[in-house]
Amino acid sequence: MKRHRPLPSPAPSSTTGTPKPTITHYYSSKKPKTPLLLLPDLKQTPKWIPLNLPKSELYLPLTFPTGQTFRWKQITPFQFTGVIGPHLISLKHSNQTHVSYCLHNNTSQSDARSKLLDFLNMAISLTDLWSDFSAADPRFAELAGCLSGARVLRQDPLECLIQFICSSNNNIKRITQMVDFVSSLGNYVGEVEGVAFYEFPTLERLAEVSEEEHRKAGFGYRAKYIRGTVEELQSKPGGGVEWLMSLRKLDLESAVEALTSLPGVGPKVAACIALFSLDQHHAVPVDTHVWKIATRYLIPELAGKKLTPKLCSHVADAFVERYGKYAGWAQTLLFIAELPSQKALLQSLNETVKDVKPEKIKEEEGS
DNA sequence: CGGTAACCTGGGAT
DNA sequence: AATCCCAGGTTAC
Repeated sequence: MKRHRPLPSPAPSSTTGTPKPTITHYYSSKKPKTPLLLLPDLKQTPKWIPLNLPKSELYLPLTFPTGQTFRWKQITPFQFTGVIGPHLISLKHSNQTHVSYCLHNNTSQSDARSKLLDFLNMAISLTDLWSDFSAADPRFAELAGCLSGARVLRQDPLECLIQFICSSNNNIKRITQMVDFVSSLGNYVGEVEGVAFYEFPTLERLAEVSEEEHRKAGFGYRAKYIRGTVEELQSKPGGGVEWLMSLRKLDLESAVEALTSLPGVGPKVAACIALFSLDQHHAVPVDTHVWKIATRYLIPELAGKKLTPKLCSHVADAFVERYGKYAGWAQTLLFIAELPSQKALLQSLNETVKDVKPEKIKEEEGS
């Protein structure tokens, strides 16, 4: 049996002060506490403002830590903090139900609120969508009952692009490190519970970072992708940011074609950017998880095959055929249900009900 | 055009 | 201990 995890004391970091341990899920209060006696009420007690949303419209733990963004930090199980434009914002569930937000820095309240609602894609009713998906697919209905409130965000295209270039053939932990590095190039906007937050850097700022610096920061071969993409964007006549934003007005195929012209952006990454930032609601990012889902339920005849770029579009088509023009939103839930963390939960939920109806459990044997 | 081998890096399995 | 394999893929032969 393996040795237990070392005690919570900091690892014997060798020489110079290595960066602090990688961020995991929670930021427990190991940080130097502010001296209690010295803080009167003057310290900004955050003002929580209700959003009046049921958790069926927005459930934070199924929206933020699920791979759409690596910029938001989980402060407690039910509070997430991140930056939208210049605004440092926290979101939390009170009573584990309704959602409230607070603004930590001294920016315009009204602008923060409107940008937040936009970021949360609140113009779209998740419950309406899911009722359609459930009608089209009883299996979706079953999952939806357990995992409600998994919403697709509407992120800034540049932020989204850079994040997903980092994500390719990579794991969550390192993606987060890399995104943290890029973020730290932007303007500092404040800290919450010991975690520093930054605006996302501008294209100009990104252009100041060499491939070599990114390599040293641990980007591996993605360093040249970042560099190349930033340069490519800067060469766009009307400006790179404007060019990216203009993709929101194109159809999905054209948007994907434009995106994949950038180095480090293939079909999967392009679909992520399209869905998570460009209003392409039927974009379906096909990765290994989605491939498994698809070959199990949607196109079983392809089970066992290896996932090739060609098959990616086939899978995406199958999703659209089944779920319609918001197929990307359906995919999001199905994807989340595949995550190990959620699977464990679903499993335990299932077992309490299992005894009642054995049904047929044969099907997959395989190999 | 479709199929394959490198590609940075770190952790876990063999 | 040395390798292999894999992780929300893309690129170049």
